[in-house]
Amino acid sequence: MTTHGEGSLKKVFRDNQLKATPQRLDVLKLLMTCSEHLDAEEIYQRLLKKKKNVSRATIYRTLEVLVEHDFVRKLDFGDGRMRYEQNQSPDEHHDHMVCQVCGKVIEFYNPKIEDLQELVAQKHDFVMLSHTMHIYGLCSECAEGQ
Amino acid sequence: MTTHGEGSLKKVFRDNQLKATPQRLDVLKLLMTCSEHLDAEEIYQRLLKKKKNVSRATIYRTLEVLVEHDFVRKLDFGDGRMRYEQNQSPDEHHDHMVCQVCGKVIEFYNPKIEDLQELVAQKHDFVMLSHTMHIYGLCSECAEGQ
DNA sequence: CCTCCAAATGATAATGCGTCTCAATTAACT
DNA sequence: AGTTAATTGAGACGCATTATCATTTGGAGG
Repeated sequence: MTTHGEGSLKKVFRDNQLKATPQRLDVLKLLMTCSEHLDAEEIYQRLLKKKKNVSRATIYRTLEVLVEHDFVRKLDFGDGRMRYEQNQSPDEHHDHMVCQVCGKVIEFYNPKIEDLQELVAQKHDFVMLSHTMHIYGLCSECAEGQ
Repeated sequence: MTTHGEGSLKKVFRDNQLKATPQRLDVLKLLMTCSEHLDAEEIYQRLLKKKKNVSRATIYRTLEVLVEHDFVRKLDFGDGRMRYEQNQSPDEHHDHMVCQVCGKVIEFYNPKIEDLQELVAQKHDFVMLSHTMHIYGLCSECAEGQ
């Protein structure tokens, strides 16, 4: 998933019995070449700018499909809309720190926390399928301005 | 906050320059005597059963006020509506495990995770104001049935 | 107790994200 | 190329939450 032309993007869909439509390719390509955490509306707007007219309904449907097949991760930062990021492989799982002033998102990875989460789940006989950790507060810049 | 009659509940509001209305007292009392994670509609329905007619709008407004003043914690389990629980003191902070089959919520507390979160924040010069950790998966009962 | 008024309430309209519907289109297999 | 089930677009719809605004009320000051 590090380097892909048009061909390998199509493969993503075809390997999952999904038609490789131009709309789906547009959404996937955008997410694959973007490090931000976009919401559906932002995806719609960015595609519009590139003269790629994909309806909002199709964007939502495509995102659903990509999330189902683990190409994309759906994130909820508690501000009333979902955000999406490309999904790394499981061993690259990371969590998020969200600045409540400027909205900046910092990604971090802490193996010890990951291990502890697994341990806690086991202790309760809980089968962990996914987990999220969000730290809310002020980023260094916004804290300084204060 | 362990033992309170009508009087001390009123104090909660008055200490914060808020009128101690019967509607607010009804909502607060319900949350204080409930260990579940209720959403706004459930709060509305439970009060109705007790012949306490509080409008949905007032419930939302009261919850907002209680969250602002740290009497109540607002939780987002990703199912499209917010849930509310009484807020313990910070040293009793706990996290949640949510069963995606039956919806059961298991609370847990892990001091090591708490410490690591604080460390991670410091490493990024981030001022942590709050944090949430959710583990999603199957509870022991639902995993067994599968 | 009585008056007063900012604060709070209730009813309902409005918002906003996301999903559903359905007729028209199209990817991709034969 | 022909066929067909999958996909799309446009807009209606659903649902949780917020906003509006006329009416009511808590509680401070007399």
